[in-house]
Amino acid sequence: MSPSAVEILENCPFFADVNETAFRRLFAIARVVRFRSGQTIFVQNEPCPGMYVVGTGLVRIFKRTPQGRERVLHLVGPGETFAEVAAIGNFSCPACAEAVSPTTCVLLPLEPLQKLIAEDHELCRQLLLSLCLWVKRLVDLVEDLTLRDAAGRVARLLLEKSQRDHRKVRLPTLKRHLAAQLDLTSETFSRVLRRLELAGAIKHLARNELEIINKRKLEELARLE
Amino acid sequence: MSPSAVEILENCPFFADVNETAFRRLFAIARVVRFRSGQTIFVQNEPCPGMYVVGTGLVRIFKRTPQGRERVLHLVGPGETFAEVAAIGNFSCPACAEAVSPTTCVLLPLEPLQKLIAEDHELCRQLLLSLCLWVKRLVDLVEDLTLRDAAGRVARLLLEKSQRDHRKVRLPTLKRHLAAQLDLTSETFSRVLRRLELAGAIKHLARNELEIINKRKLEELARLE
DNA sequence: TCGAGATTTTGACGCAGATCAAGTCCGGCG
DNA sequence: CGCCGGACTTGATCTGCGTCAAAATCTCGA
Repeated sequence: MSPSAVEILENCPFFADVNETAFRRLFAIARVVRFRSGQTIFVQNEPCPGMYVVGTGLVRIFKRTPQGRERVLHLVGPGETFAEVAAIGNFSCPACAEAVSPTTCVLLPLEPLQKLIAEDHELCRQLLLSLCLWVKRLVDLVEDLTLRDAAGRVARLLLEKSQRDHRKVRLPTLKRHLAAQLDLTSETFSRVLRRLELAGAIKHLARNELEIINKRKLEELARLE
Repeated sequence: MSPSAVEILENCPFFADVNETAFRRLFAIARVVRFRSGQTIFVQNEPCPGMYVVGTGLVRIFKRTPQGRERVLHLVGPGETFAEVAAIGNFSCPACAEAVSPTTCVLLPLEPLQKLIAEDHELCRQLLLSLCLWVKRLVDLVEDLTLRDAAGRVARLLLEKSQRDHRKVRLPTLKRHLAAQLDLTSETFSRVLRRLELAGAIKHLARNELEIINKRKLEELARLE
């Protein structure tokens, strides 16, 4: 049973603080859209249909080269948003989006959304704040990609994914895609995990699940050399 | 003779569209600050003093590791801004800033700026739009760093810097810093330039000036492999 | 104009991680 | 239940770029 537009919007921290009126107006323009696992949501350079809010499932945002190499910029889960930048700035999709699992989103179409932003100061402020977070995240990504080595990047990923429950980590998607997010090949990703296991830092539990044995050691590796 | 606060703010495309009142209020909180060549403006992790608008000169925004490696995120010239993200999002400086040449800026201090944003819808929208550009630029940077090789990155830099006048390119700062921006060492940067020259794509004119002979070839190299 | 210090260039060499090539594991479907 | 195809692992080899070292060149102040 997939959630309604209201539920999705309410679950988005991003709109948590907008006032009643603004929320109703948002709701009025919202459309629920669904995607099968693996389905393409949009591809880079095509006009952006609007801003998406994820209700359930997982979406992968990535760049693709003519030759087929891919770089994952972001994995977007429930309560998070994507394509805000293109929607607000009114440029075409800078990247591709694809559902990693069966996914339900709210789509806030371009024109009415821009109109809303032009009219509602509160909404505008919210968006401004969350864009700041986006920028911060991207700066961290650049830092990660250029200042850390492979082991450091993997360690950082594991620590980030484990923040919820203490020790167990569920890898949310294919290792191949996680590797692409870290600018690694899946071979290297695999080898690094193996090394971490031999070093006693982690332990494989199941297919996409592992346990952090020695958090200290991971933090050491992630500590910018 | 360095420019006044009004001149600096007027020259910033970013505030070009804000209305008279908002502009006056901005001006009211603006402080002119000056930096010597090489002077540190702020360092990462310290509280952010506010948002800066460059009037004259050039500022280098970069991350530094404990071990002293540096990654240049951005070079900020006249009419451009920096630290907007930290100022608006109210977090500490995510990176270091340093004047590359003698520089005059306007500083819009944190609290009054935030107050202004909370009160002025138009200003808020402007900031939102320019943050979108920031995000776009960062996404391009990530793409550049991970999808292109050294020659491709250098080619892209040259093409970008040459957009004004057709063929001649002036390198705005030390090659060392440009190299750091591309995640290269200065040695590699130098070698790539040499190769491009041997291949007849460019020609050295003077210290920090070169000419693009074969634009086609550069575009080929930058064409994402 | 000269000279010290910084920047850049050039060369030799090493290594992290990519690429290529077999496997191995697993999940789904006939 | 057994087969098939995609995901993952593992090993061998290759290579782009970093590191170290030294020479060449520039800049700027005395």
